[in-house]
Amino acid sequence: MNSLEEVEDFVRNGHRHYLPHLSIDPVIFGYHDQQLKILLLNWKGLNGWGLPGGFIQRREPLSQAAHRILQERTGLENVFLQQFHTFGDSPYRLQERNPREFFEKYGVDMGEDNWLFERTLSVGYFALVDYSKVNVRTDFFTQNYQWCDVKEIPSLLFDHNEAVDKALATLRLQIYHQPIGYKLLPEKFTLPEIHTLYETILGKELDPRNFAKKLVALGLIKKLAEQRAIGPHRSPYLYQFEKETYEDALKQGIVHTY
Amino acid sequence: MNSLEEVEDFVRNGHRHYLPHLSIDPVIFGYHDQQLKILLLNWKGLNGWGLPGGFIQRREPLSQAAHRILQERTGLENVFLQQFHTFGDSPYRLQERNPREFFEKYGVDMGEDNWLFERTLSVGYFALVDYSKVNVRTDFFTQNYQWCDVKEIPSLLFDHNEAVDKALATLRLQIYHQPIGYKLLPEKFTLPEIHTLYETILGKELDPRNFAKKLVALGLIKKLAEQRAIGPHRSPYLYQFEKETYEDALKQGIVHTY
DNA sequence: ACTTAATAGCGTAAATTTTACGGAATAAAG
DNA sequence: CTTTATTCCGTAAAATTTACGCTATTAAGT
Repeated sequence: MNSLEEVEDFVRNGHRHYLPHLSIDPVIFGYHDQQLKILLLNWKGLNGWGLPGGFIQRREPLSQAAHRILQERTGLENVFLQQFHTFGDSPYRLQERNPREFFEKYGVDMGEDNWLFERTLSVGYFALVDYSKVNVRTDFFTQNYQWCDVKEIPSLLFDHNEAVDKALATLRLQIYHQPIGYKLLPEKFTLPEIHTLYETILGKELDPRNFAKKLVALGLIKKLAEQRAIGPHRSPYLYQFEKETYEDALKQGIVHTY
Repeated sequence: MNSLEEVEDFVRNGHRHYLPHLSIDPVIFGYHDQQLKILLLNWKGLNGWGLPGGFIQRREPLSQAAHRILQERTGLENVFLQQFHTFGDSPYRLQERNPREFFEKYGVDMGEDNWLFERTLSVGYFALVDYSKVNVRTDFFTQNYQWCDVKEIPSLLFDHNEAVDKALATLRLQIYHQPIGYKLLPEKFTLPEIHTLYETILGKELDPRNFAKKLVALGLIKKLAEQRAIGPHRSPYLYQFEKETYEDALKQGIVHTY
């Protein structure tokens, strides 16, 4: 949504194309520089940082809407995306932050009972993406973005902080049941990388020796011949997931501690 | 909703009181006779078995709506209720089963574009209740009910079978993180009772000796002096949850196998 | 009153997993 | 060629899980 015509049509007629009272605001996780990060957008009209988001078309299946929104924002297709909670306990989400002034500045009149003022529940999805493949696309409403370390999330719009917290908690709970490492890491990665990732998600230290030993013993990852040269010390070997063993293991749930 | 006036008002004006396109259909679990059961209602107008359900009032927080609906259907308050998924991938839920005939029989005209025909997403909650305390309340739309063993669920309305399956899967995943036994069992219970409950939920056999040993060793349950006389054999002792230890353990997640 | 059938539930030991760390190997900077 | 930083192999003790033998208790049947 970039031209003023599109925006005006969205404000005036959006309620005919989209389901009212509902939005999808995905928490997009990426991993870079040994940090777990989420994608935040700066919403101009609302004047603050928040999750990327979008509405559900009237005849569009819910999960398809989530994929479309993600595609529109990041260019990614076939992404791992999982619904984790529907937020509807803060009943008056948009009324707190009246964007009327913003639209008027551009000559768009919202009218009295514009659909964008109504109560909105948000279906929360989280996405696990390969950080290096994301191409954030901004639009009329969102001209800045940042990848923000989950340890330093600022105060966000609406109930988005609650959504981020819940997404993280879900990630933690499902770490042994979903392909979390597989989706967040690039194809080839080092032991320290996967080790730090799991420590970050679980929020606790894991003995690096035992951690690596377990992953290899279970046949979840395999060592490659290549090494990666980084820094003034021994070069780490590269590893790769054993896709089949890994997926089988997740079905059972990896009960062990890694 | 029992009188014809109420029903007529609901059909005609419900869209003013409730959020359109959304419903809540709780999966209510109870445990009786060594069987895990869910509550099903026979929906007259739709002519089939389905979950109890209801709509969200326009200014009502989502979780409060879930509790209200549960209260209206079963008389229970302060019930353990957990959201587990929002269903919106079958876009045309009600259009498959047109209840127009049913209402016309009672002289209620639905009109052409009645709100009840529109696409409806369903926010799925599951409840864990003490079977013995439930008082099912039927109404104009629902005159029969049954507690149905989860192993024998018939074909249900809309996507309710999917909802039941997903609720069960969630129960299984969360068995070591939520007070599942605590909420489903009566205050005092026997070892065989809790043992069968866990076997049913997990869908696999657990060695009864090790199972009991573990629960007692972790301090989750304690043996009472009383026994219960049942059947032509040794009477089992009664046990009770150690509420505090139990809740602490759940926060960590009981990693062990029981 | 004694036998039998049907469960309840204690106890022990072997197998497996987890935890804790010592220390060698490697790479680049000075 | 020494120092510093980091990778990651290996071993052993501790803890947990698994497997299963065996006794205890109750009521029904004879």
